[in-house]
Amino acid sequence: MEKNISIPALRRLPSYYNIVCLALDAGDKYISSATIAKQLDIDDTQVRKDIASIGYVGKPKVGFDVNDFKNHLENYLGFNKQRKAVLIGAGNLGIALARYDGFQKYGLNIDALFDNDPLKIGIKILDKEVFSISYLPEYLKQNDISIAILALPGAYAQEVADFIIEAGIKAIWSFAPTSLIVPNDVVIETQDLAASFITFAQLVDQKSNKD
Amino acid sequence: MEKNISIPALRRLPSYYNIVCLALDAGDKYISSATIAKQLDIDDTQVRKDIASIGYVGKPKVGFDVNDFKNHLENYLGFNKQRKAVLIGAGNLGIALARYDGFQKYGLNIDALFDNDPLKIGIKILDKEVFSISYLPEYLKQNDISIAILALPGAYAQEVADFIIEAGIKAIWSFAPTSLIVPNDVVIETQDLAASFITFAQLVDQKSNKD
DNA sequence: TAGATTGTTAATCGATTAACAATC
DNA sequence: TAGATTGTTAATCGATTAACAATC
Repeated sequence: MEKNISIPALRRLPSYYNIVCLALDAGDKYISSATIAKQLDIDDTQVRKDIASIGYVGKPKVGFDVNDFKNHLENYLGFNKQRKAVLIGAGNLGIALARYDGFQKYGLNIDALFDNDPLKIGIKILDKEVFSISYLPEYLKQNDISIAILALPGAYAQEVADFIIEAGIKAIWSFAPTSLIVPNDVVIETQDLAASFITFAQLVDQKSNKD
Repeated sequence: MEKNISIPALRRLPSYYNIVCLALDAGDKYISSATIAKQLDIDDTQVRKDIASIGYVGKPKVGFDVNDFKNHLENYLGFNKQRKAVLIGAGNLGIALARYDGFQKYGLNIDALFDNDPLKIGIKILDKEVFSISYLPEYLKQNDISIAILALPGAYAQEVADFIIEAGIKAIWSFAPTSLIVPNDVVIETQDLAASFITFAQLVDQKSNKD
């Protein structure tokens, strides 16, 4: 078992990937750690350490081979690994996520939506049908789903999380504006847009206080 | 000038707020640092330190006064401070964000949308009109807008960011899946959903490798 | 070759956690 | 009062940054 990369380093990898894709489009053959670091306003040593930590090596004097490094990142981050997901909550945000085609290239496939609003059950978002939440356990048994995406009001989120974990879900990507409590063997990543805004607003205020 | 709270601590404050709101709804009068820490799976010393860093004090033996602490957080985080914003990009995500009513209680008001698609210009999302991007500089002159929200494809994001900064915007909350380069006096917070998914997927894989 | 850039060890920095006295 | 919880100092831990030898 290889040792895991640190969380802060892992969160930087997608940025490296974005930059490397742009460099490739621009026709660059090599890119240096200093170039990457400058774009992200971080230290170049950190970039080299992160790259080393995922087992990629560059060429002294030249830099990192753009095409090679891009492939290495894709492989390390598992973009070719297909992951099936269900999306729970067919509200504004849920529908926007279901329609967004930018996730597919990272291996995420949203197969179906679930909601408890009778008006929504049966409609289709692109080619994805909206089912009743009560059908979810059955659906999970018949399909090889590894991820549940939660796009629900905070008030229902914990209840629904408990329900889908009971049904066998081990990975939850939650957009509900609340902290969820889950068993130890369930991975949860919370993407709380309201919390993100609050932090952002605070950074804005701090900045203007400094002047 | 008071010293700024650390970024990690600041990012935890919204979670504290969520928990305190739930405690208030549940009718609790006091809440201990240990109770908060347990829900977030963090250390209780850290909770006390964070609370101390925003200048709130509890009562030894009892804990933190739920109602008081909630008010203190609201005040510290500036929820009563109204912030006007424009949203650029009236695609799926942009429209979902414009329709979402959960931001208002934190002081965020999205006043108008901007897009360059002639088919979208003129339509209304709730009561918010979609204008042409070319009208943005004029609009900013006539309205007291402090924030721009970017919900655009990565390919246009830098170009649009440059344009709105030129027009006077000093704070950008970006949902574009790319790292943007901005001048030092502009605050930018990137909410890259694709990057978030990549990180999440990686955490899922690490977990399953550990078993 | 000389110079630029990587790879890596050591030093620093800051956040987290442990310990414990103060307090109601 | 005794016990529980805060507030705070000290210790630990891990991430970031500095320094520099190795390399093409």
